[in-house]
This record gives sequence, structure tokens and C-alpha cells, in this order.
Amino acid sequence: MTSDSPVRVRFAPSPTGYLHVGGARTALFNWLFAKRHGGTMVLRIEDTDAARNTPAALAAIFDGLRWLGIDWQEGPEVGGDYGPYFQSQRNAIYDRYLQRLIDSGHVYDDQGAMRFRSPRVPVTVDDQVCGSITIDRSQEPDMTLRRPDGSYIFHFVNVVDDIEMRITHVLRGEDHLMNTPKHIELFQALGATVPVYAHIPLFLNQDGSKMSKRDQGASVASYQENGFLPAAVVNYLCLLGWSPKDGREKLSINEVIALFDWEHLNRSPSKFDYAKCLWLNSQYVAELPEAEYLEMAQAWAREKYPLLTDRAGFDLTAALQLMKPKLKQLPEVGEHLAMLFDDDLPMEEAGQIKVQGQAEAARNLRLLLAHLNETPAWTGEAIQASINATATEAKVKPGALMFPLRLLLTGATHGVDLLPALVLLGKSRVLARLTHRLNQLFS
RNA sequence: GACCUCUUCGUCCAGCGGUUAGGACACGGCACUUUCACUGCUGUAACACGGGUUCGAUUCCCGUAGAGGUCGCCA
Repeated sequence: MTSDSPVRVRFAPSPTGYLHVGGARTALFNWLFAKRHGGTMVLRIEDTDAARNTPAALAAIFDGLRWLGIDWQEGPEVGGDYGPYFQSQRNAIYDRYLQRLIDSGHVYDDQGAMRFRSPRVPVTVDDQVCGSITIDRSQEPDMTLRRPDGSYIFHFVNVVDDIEMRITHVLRGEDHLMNTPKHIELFQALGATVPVYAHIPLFLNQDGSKMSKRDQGASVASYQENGFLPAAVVNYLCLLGWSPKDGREKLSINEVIALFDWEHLNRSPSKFDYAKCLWLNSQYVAELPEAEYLEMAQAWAREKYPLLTDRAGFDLTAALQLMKPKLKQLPEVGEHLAMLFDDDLPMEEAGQIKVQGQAEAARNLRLLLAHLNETPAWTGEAIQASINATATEAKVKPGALMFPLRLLLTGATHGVDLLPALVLLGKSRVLARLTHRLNQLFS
């Protein structure tokens, strides 16, 4: 087909809402294909519907793509030889192409609108993902190219721009599959080479419904806001609808580029699995280099737990390092900090019930408190020794003391490694907190 | 309604005529951790249904059902 010409692909969003993960995935696959083949990625803004366009939506597209690391070699803010890259600025070009169609007799006037006279012969779409599809066009109404007010319709400008911008491969959502015969008719009427098409299946929610703005994980911005790492989101998006032959799941972007092909694109729609995306994110968080992690975690700590600045002498760095292996998402540092920092955090109810139900719990905890009070040096080893001594005296396993201790200390049933947390908090605070919550629990 | 696409564990993907149908997430168990988690091991769990073709179908063909998409002077 066009195997000898350089690959040129495009992502052509409309700035009418937010950047949907589905759109981002489409952009990503185009970008991957371009990278894989040393081609060019074009960003084209399809803003022909003046009434629906917003500057905020445009910004969301730029921000979202950049955050994910998807760049473009031609388009807004970077320029290129085939601009302008906003359709709203390309009317002269469209006028010229329309005139060509008028001259060749493909267009007629219908109450001021310009309509394309369909050849009404079957059109075959040779799709790289969906296969060869032949559509009967004989009953289809003629498409409108230009409204009476002079503004142009999507199908026409989309095709004109793909011709003008020398697009060789069109990779887009399956919602465009049935538009493709119309587009092919236009390419042919204009005497242009039809690009290679690949239509990728859409994303659905877990329940099979269409993903819309309110749904969890639907907008790219929501990942930014929730502290996801872009590399993790990109990795997850790559795996939805595509997979490498060897079944690996955690792949760097460069590994994906090296392997990406559309023979391995999936044909069926996939349901978005937020839990798996989260899991992948936790893998990336765990691998974050220390300095990078601390910088990000500190920012999230300030954002999610502003009270933090109130206490002097609190070793924030040590605390953040302690919680790193527990995090699925960076903003969770807020909850962990609350457990460490807040003396009056209400205890989890389930934990309270469990501890209150344990035989001798109050006695054992008072014993532990006494031992901790006598701990000479406040080190992990010494604290451990105190716990062991308590266990021996109370005739229980040391491990049995840990859950109640955790609850009294942090108010939670799970969290960071306990001994380092005790050390971090300091003896007097630990004792005060244990005493206080012990009284709350058994009064 | 018409047309198009799709249909393997709950979910995401492997599989492309002969497999004990594989991996990952989630879930359960065990081990490790004197706790929480991580990790390792392990368990439950799937070829939508009905016909063909074939010595043999999850895999090929035809139906049915279900899901999604498209039928604009939206993009």
C-alpha cells in the first residue's frame, strides 16, 4: 500500500469536553506506530463546531497528552509544513477542494447546503484490525459537505486534511468505522490515495456501559489529580487492546515501541479495569528512585495533609520512606500521615470490636504499656525486647500483641511497619497515645 | 428497525484443528514477616448457544442469542 512512503499519522480531537482515556489510547497507539516506524505524529484540532469548542477543552488535550508523554512533531505550538493545524483556520483550503468537487460534478446545491453525490456503489474498507468490510452504499443519503452558512462538515474537512497533511495511516476509534466508506468516496472523488485504516475497539465500564465523564478513570485529568504516575497509566493503556507476544505486562514505553504492531491489536471492546491500573501504578511507585519519590511524596503530603507543618521535629522524610512500600497511589501518604501524626484519630470500629473481644486484652495492653515505659533506650531492638517480655509475662505470642498495639498507636488496622513507626514517633508520644486510647477502649 | 463489529475464568490478555485451555488483576489458602504490607507458592474460576465441515473443533462455516458501534446541515 503505502509501505514505501514515510509513515504519517495523526490524532484529531475536538476541543469540546475533557480528554477521555479512550481518546488518549487512540493518540497513544498512533504515537506508538509513528515511533515504531520512525514516522511523524501530527496533532490536528478539529474545531469546526464553533459553538461547542472551549479553551479549557483545548488545554485539557495539550495537558493530557504531554502528561502522558505523547508528543507531536507537527501541530499546534510546534508548527509544521502543512499547517495551520486548527481546522477553524483552514477555510481557504476547504473552499479550494470543494471547488474541485463542484468542477468535477460531484457536488450539488441543496437549499444552500453543498452535498456530495454518492456514486452509490459498494465500498470496501480494508481495515487492519476489522478485516475487509464491504458496505452497500446504494440506499445511503448523500452527505453534506458544507452548511448553508458556509461552515464545513466533519467528513469533508477530515478527508481534505488527511490528504493535505499526507496522512498515510488512520488509526482511530471503532465509532468511525461506518464513516469510513463516506471518507473513501471522498478520497476517490478527489483522486487521492486512500490511507491505511485501523479501527480500534472502544473502552467500556466494568458493567459494559459506555464510559462517560462521571465514570471512574474516564478522564486523563483524573489520573493526574489522583497522583498516578504517567508511565503506569501509559503502560496500562497499552495493554488494553494490545499485548506483546510473550505475555509480559509491565513494559517500559521503549519496549512497547519496539514491539508495537497492529497484528496484535484486539478486535473486541475492553472493559476498563481500574483495580488493575491501580496495581500497575503501585508497581511503578515501588520502583521510583528515592529522591524522585520523596519529592513527589512531599508535595502530596502537603496537599493531602496540611496539618503536617504544625509539628516541629517530625522526621517527614523517614515517615515517607516508611510508607513507600504500602502505597498504591501517592496521595495515600495523606492517610498514613494522619495515622502517624494525629493523636486523636478515631480508631477504626472493626478494630475496636476485635480488640475488645480478645480475652485479657486490657490487662495485656496495660502490661505492655508498663514495659514500654521501662524501655531504657528507644530503639527498635529495645522496643522489641519489651514486647517480648510482655508476651512472656502474659503468656501470649508476641505477634498477638501487635494488632492491638497498632490499633492503639495509629487508630488503624493496617498501615506501615510498626516498630519503625514506634521509633519515629518517640517514647513520650507513644506512651501518651497508648494511655489515651487504652482508656477510650476500656472505660 | 437497518447495517457493521465483537463474544475464552468476575476483569484484561494468550491460544490461530489434536493443549491437563496458559498468564496477569481481583478473590481464597499456605509460607515469609514476632504486626501491616511486599514477595513466593498455591486454590476457585472460562471457550455464549445450536447446527454443520473434519478422524478430531475453543480454533473453520452457517444460524441464534447477547454486547458495542453507526445510521445528522455533531465530531
